[in-house]
Amino acid sequence: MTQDLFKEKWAIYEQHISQKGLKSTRQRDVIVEEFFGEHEHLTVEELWQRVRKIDSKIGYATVYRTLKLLSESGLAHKRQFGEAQARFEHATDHHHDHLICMSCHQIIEFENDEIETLQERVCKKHKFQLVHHKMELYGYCEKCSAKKGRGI
Amino acid sequence: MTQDLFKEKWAIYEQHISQKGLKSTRQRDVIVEEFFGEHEHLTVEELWQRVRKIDSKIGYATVYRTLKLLSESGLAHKRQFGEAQARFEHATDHHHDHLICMSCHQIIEFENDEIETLQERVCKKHKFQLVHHKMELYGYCEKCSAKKGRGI
DNA sequence: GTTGATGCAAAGTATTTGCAGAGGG
DNA sequence: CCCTCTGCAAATACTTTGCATCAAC
Repeated sequence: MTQDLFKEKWAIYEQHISQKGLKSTRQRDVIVEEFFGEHEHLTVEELWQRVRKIDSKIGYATVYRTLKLLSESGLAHKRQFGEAQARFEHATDHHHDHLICMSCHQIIEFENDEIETLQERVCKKHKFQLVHHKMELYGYCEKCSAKKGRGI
Repeated sequence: MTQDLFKEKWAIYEQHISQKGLKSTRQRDVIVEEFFGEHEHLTVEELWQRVRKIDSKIGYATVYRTLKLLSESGLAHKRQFGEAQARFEHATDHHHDHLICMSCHQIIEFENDEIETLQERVCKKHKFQLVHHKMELYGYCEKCSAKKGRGI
């Protein structure tokens, strides 16, 4: 993520904090910075492992609470990709869907307007009022396909 | 479901049972019959409530174990529709996706080949080997839309 | 100094499992 | 009879919450 985008997100986060009369704390700053700094889809566990390296005293519950806060301020989205644990992704201004590698758990984001149009058509046909949707394609990414092909 | 389809599914279930050297029991028969008999997407809790009315001694764990059995024999599919509890649907010979009413939890199944084709194209573009996918459209069904419109 | 935040441990959910006794084949 | 199944309760996995203490503002 660019420095500008980082600052913009940080500003939204601080605005949300002050708007709600909440406090900025050392722990929150570490967690939010680490979350923004990575362009990945982290689980709570993974994020906790990372922040612990910066401040080993940060508790599991604080990571949960901070991610909830980020979700509420619209900066993070909770996702369930068929695993037991939820993953959190950075909010983006554009809607996107996901390719999920069943081997290395890499997540690739993609957009496809044609599919979106067809989805709307399906809803119309069923007189269904669409609010949001979820499309997840599960399989093997290029790297993992190759590994499997070589019998690894 | 038609009587023929019911018998066909029952036959697959019995075949799976005997193939694996498993036993047919009173409890399993009640659970499987109740599951096949409803064309819904039930949670374990909901199915348990139904079978309890037939045999109040049937335990929660047995329902879980029987649904696992049905999943293994390919007669049921476990689904997570954004709720905490999983729902189980009848296996069908055709792939389909879902419209999920956020108000009444009704689930409408639909098929759309055009979308499937586009999905494959997305995967090709990312050199991704597709295994399966999940597309869920969340919103309000015709009935619930109308209710909301009238302010109910 | 208030009031919200933290860390811990305990509680909460959904699901799975160990085990002793029951019951199919 | 043997071996699987059942019901119960305990265990598990992830997440949330209560509470005493701590730290922002």
